[in-house]
Amino acid sequence: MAAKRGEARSKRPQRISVSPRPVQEPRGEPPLSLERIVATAVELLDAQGVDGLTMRRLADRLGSGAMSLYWHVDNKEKVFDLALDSVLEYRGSPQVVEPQDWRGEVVHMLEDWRSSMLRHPWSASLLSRRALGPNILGRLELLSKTLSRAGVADADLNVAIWSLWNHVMGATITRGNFSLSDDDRVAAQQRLTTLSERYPTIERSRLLLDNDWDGAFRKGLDLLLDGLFPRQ
Amino acid sequence: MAAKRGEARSKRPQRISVSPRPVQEPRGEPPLSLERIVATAVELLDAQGVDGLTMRRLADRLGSGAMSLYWHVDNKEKVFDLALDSVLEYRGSPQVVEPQDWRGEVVHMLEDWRSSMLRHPWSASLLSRRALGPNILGRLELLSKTLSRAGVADADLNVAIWSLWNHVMGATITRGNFSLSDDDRVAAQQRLTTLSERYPTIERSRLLLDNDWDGAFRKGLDLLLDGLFPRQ
DNA sequence: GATTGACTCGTACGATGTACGGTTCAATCG
DNA sequence: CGATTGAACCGTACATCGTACGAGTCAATC
Repeated sequence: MAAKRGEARSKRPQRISVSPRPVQEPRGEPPLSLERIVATAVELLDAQGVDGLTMRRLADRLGSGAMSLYWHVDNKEKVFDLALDSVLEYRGSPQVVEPQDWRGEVVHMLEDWRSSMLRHPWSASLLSRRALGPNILGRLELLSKTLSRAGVADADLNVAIWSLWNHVMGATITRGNFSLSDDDRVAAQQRLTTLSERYPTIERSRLLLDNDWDGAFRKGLDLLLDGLFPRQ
Repeated sequence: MAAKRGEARSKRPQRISVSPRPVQEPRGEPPLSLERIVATAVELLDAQGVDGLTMRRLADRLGSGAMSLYWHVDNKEKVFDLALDSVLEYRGSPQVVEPQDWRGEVVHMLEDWRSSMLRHPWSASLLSRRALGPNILGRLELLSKTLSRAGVADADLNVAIWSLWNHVMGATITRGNFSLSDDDRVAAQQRLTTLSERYPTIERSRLLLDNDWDGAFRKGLDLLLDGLFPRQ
């Protein structure tokens, strides 16, 4: 397991940026940079979704030619990786939390993780296909460390982490996948009534119409954490 | 929430298949049919992955022209939907299980679900992006019914189902995403050692190298089920 | 014999990722 | 100072993709 693909270095050596005068800019566009490319890619993904991100469109937004991007980035997949990881940065929990409150720390980080992904609906399904970037690894490291300090035995640590990971990923992917637009909502409604004879139980429980995603996430999370620490 | 996209009818009206003589076949290929198209799409996906499925390649394998597919199928997305759902069929648990063994039933279905997806590594990440087909809905219905009969209150039912769903989806996506080829494994190894200073805890627990996916899945599942039924 | 409709396919179009070979300009060096 | 270098950028070109369109081919029917 672990991340895919090697670490083929991009052609761009190091970001030095000493020259105050950019090379060429017909209208006051700032020069290209990895940071600008990634930030704009996130904008584009937010606006148009995964299929909406094309190298040409990205370049247009940046006021540059399509091929200029390839100076800064190896290929389109790298753009995805960078955009994804940039969205998953974690600044840590506020200092309000006491150092002993491991449970608050875990819950805070996981809910922040989830809400970060929900703010960028393309991110969850991307994360399931791409390599693990530094920010995700950082979150896993923090999670690991916190649980370990809280007393989870090393033998149980991986199971605990993966179960929590699964919960976050599954919940976010599902949530992001369903109920995107109002049109979908209408279509779902009439489709459900059409199928109500074939799936009576999930119709009755209104499984697909239940809107309390946040509550379900939190309850499931508590369920897992309770299971990890029977006495608390 | 619920499935996306309307139900635009394909041009093909009903499968009648009375003519014993096919229209045209230079070499003994059987005639096109939705079933053959879907089965071949699954083969192609298994062999080449999601990006490996193109309409032209699919047609080649079927010994037909690319555009002939569009008589049977609206567009490529439908091919994905059909291939995905065909892989998720559930024939039910063997009758060995006693009717009262709800827990065995649930575990059996979920493990079958997971192993079906692992047999077709493209399926998990696809399921997270596509609509819910009849076979997935059937599984959810079965799950819902079983849990309800086992005594889960209606108020807790959706949380229970989504938590189990998250577990299956998260675990399968993660598993399918990591450690695909031996090359990746090697790359992961050296990458991990490179990063061992930055992520000491997950390095120590060998989180990304732990290979006991089946055990982790089963343990996490037990954890959830125990949480659902404190006394058992 | 004419008509219909199920089914197939070749051609064509617009879009995509990106290889390749320029061009431009700032910094460096003789 | 002029020549050289290398970072940054971009236009063109190509292979490949999904699929619109219209024309073909048969079997069954009228």
